[in-house]
Amino acid sequence: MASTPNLRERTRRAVRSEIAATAMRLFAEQGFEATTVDQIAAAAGISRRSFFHYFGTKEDLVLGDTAGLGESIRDVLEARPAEESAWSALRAALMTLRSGDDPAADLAHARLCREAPSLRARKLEKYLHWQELLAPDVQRRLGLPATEAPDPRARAFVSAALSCLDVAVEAWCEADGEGDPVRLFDEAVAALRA
Amino acid sequence: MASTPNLRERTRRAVRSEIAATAMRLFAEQGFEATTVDQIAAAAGISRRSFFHYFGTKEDLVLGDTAGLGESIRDVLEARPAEESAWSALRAALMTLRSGDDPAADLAHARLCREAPSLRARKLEKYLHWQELLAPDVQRRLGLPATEAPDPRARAFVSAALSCLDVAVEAWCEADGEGDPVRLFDEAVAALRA
DNA sequence: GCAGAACTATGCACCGAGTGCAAATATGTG
DNA sequence: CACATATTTGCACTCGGTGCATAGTTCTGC
Repeated sequence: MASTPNLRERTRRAVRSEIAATAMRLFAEQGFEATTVDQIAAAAGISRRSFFHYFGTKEDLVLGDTAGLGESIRDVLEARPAEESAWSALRAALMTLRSGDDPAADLAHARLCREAPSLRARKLEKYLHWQELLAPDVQRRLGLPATEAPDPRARAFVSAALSCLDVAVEAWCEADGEGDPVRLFDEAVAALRA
Repeated sequence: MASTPNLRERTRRAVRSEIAATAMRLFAEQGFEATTVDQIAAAAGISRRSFFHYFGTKEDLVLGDTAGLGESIRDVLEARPAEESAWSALRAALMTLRSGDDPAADLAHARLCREAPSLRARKLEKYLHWQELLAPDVQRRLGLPATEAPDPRARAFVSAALSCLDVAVEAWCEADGEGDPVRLFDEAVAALRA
């Protein structure tokens, strides 16, 4: 009668997302740093130890599945037409990130990353990981020969694009969600290339 | 007989740099993460508590006076001719960072930042701080009107330049100090603007 | 030189994040 | 039902970092 192969996996995901929701509520109330893991665990009705079975770190509550997201961006990037320019293809791939379905949540998210240094740091590390994932395809599009380790120029290219993304999100966040983040991104890119 | 006004300050600086030297030795032997603050304090002949009077965090041992360095870069940037382009002026300002007097130490430094995630994170946060410091002048050079908070485009510009710097240093580090980091930086910038 | 202010060193107790281990419990499969 | 496999939980521990109080040292004005 198992509608999906894994019931275990389903409940696990459900619990995981409920913990995250509880945590986001607490973060909104008291801030990220002022909220302890013990509080979150208590509020979610699990033990402190179990919490760490669901999330490796407190930051993971906010920056969920970064690796998976990075890979899906990479997949979109690699699916773009081979002759498309690096900027254009990368721009299209990064649009994957626009969840769109809940801008209020996105804003809360961005605000958290701004206020808590440890979150900012983790986010930047996440970008670093994406950089490694996306660099090979960009390297090809830049007309650079394929190499074992990504060419520094490709890495710089991706890193700069992620900088533009980050700056756009931050400006959008400072403006309380007013304005178009995509336009901000494009303006930032244009400023670099002028 | 006080050759300089502050004997206190002098000894303080001496102790501070000796702690840092001791720590760098331990880091080289066992790695950053495997070395505890207690070990460093013991090796430096001070108490654990005193250590934290000299360095706020373990990472500060490696990433010394980031704020001061950022301000000196900003000063150089602002001293560049007003009509110089943003890229050129920023490039010149970032050359401040070439300590040059001890490339081996620089390499050890860069290696540490590569291996220890917490150090990488801190370094990126340092860049974030520099971004805020350098953005206003860049904003002017880009022909953008002055604003209260830095324009996102100026921030993206600085952030991209720092990305290039970082990528260049990393490539230089991966090549064991062979090659010219300045050339790598210029190539990275060229790749963005092509 | 001396008295008091200001700084420094240290110990101690504490917090919060994160981990390893082992026992108990729940859940899936034959 | 019985067995294997996850999951939950508690416990003890490490490590980075902070607040506080106390003892000692240096600097300053007289």
